[in-house]
Amino acid sequence: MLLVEFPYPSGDLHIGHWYTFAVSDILARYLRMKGEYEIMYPIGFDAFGLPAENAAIKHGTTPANWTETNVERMTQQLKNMHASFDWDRLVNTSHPDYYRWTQWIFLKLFEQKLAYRASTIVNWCPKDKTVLANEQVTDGCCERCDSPVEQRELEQWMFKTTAFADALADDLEDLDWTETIKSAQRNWIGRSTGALIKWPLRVPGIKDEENILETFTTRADTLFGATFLVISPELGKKWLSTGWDAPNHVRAYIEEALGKRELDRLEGGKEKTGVDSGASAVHPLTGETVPVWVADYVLGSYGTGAIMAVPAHDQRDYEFANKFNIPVTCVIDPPESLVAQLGDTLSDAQRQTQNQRESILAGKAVYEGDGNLINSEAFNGLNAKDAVKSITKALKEKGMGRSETQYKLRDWVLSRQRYWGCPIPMIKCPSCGYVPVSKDDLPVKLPALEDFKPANDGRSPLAKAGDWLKVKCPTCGEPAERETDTMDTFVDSSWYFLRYADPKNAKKFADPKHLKEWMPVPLYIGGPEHNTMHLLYARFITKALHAGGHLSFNEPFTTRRNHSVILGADGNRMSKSRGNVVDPDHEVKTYGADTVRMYLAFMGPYSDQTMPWDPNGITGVHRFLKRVRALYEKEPVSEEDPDVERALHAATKKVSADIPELKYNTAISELMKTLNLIEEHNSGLTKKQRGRFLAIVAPFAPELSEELQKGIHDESWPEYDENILKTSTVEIPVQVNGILRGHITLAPDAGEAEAVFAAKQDAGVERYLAEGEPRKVIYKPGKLLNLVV
RNA sequence: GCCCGGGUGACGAAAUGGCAACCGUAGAGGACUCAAAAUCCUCCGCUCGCAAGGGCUUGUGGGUUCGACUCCCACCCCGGGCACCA
Repeated sequence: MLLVEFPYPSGDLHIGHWYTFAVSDILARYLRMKGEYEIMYPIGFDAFGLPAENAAIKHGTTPANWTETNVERMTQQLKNMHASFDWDRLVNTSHPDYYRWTQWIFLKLFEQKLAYRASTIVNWCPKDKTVLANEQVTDGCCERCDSPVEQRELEQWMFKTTAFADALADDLEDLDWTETIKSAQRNWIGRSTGALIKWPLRVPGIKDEENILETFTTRADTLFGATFLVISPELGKKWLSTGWDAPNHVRAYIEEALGKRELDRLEGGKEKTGVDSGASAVHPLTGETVPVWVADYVLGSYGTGAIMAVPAHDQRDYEFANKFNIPVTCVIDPPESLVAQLGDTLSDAQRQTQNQRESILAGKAVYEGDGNLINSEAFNGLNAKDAVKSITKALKEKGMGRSETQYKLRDWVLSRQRYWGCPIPMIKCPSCGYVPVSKDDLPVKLPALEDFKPANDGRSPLAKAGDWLKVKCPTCGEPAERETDTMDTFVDSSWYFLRYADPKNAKKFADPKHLKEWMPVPLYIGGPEHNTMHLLYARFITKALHAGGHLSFNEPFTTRRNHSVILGADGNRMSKSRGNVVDPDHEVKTYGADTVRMYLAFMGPYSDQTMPWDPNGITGVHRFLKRVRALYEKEPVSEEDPDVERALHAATKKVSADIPELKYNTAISELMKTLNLIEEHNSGLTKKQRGRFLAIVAPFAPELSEELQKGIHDESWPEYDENILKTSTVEIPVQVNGILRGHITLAPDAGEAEAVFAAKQDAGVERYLAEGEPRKVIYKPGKLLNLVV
């Protein structure tokens, strides 16, 4: 199976669609001609989603109509680009046949306690009037509309992605994905190992007994340098709700900090703010009293929402301590390598290093590196790495701490307060709470609505669907209401590839027999924008279904390649506002579909690049295809030219090797080189040679090749013969001391003596050998000769 | 700040330890044409030279090697991801 990311039916194909679908079609056609195994090249539409609603409002139609029209239009466009998709496997996420299984998966995850409802602080987009997942927020703004998001405390449906945090990180190891994607996912999961440390608290208004504050740290070795603690405003609010009698200015600070949007909190960035809370804590090992501060540089959503601050060994704590005159205690002695080792011959740089070390020891500079412990009682002299273990162990023995792992990954908030999505199959009963819809009652169909606009009250438009809304509770039979939120469209797209294996099955999302046949996906091609969204979600859903016993594999995509990104001619990302968008229809009208596809493939490597569109460059490919036609229209000859024959075998070999590696650019270069050679020889091609040449051109230019030779795509891929590639003599470079001085021509398997003799005959080389015999001879038969004198 | 990727002609690029710049674009000159387009031929990394030929060149500096765009170390720059994540 060759999988490419299915499109959102936005209406028009842009050049990016061409790049994804037409260029990967080269591989599909090659594999089919090769015929080693059956190949599936499926397509579908990611047809639910918010843009359809906005467009429908604008065009005075319904999201369903708008989407269906676009699906038809895009289907025609995809067919026009000669992409050889398996249309009978077409999948559309907005069809009930499909989304009943999206709902079924939701219910399975609910059974597994991987789908749950909870109240948390979520991202709210004020423009789109819906919550967003963490992955859909970039730099504090909505991924889709770029409005700054707000933080709201709301009850939402969530998927427990964190249940697989370790698996999602660890299983990356065995995947054939590029390092860029793996690294992006690792960063996103953000696993760090450290220690949880307990601090007995004294908080005015709250009883001391059992009042313990926990902090997470990766630097337990610096525990003796913890001169204060900091809690997040979020934790401060929680304390207030449990009776903390805090001074008014502290309450005010907490209020203000919590009122800020994430974006503004980030902008405040550099300059630290905070207040002394008036509370204090007891150091778990020294028994000393340390003050507790409240500051918004500590996040409520990570770790325990509180930290131990070690200003001597953490930049942020140092800035804070410096601003508020909190003592700084150095507990890591910077190692000797930081200090001059030459005694009285100190250079300026070394003197500076010496001073730097003195500053660190005096608590006048931050040092985040390695070293041995000082000012740490029994742990003095230990190396920092060992001290992490020793101190964690000591804490554990005292019952004051333990090892702990933390993640940046948050659970996936999947409910959306929008209309055009898959309904969440749950029922809210006043007495039974949330009850799942029976699987026999799936699908819960999305009702047609007159007014599907998002509401301002944070409720989904489905709350207005009167009859649809009212149901009986499946448990007690009393009147109840359906869940009115719909699912994030990323839920729809996180399992669509499974459906391709068995797209029409009405009894299962896919039969295990077919899943076994096609899954996991051996090659998945798509865009880099999905590194931490779709790819992470699809992995989660696969792992969840695997854990539930519904799949035999736990990773969906064995190999993943991100296709390159085509930039506008000005080198910027294409956008309507920049006016640098390339219109594929216009290019097709001028040059034809084959030229557009082949030029895209020729521009550069297919993976992990950004390349500007060169409006002139396309003529090169256009000329090539015209010459192919001219060649084919010439009368075939009866006699094979041996040089041409060799070139055809060489090209077949090169193209066969390059296509599976997605190196279309070098494959096309080889085809051009071959045609140049054929024309130079002017000896013509035999009928058979012509067919073989056209066959290796066919995946790149399906329209032309079919026109020149009907049924060419059903032909089998030409073989090549290594024996024909061999030549009786080769020209190899001769180097003297590694510098190119001439060339010699000899048999590919000629011996060293013969090669040296030939080199001496060559006048260009001879004069460098005036001194006599070379001191050393490096000879790689058929490759090069290097004489060292 | 941390992590990942990258830096080669005017441009897209090729070469992953063995002739740097294949293939294509742009450019220059020429043929055909009343002219343009299309097509064809020649030149085309920089530099010295009439030429033969020489010198230099893969971000910078060092190293390993007979030989480095390719491997190692340090630094600079560009793109991307994460980001007061403790």
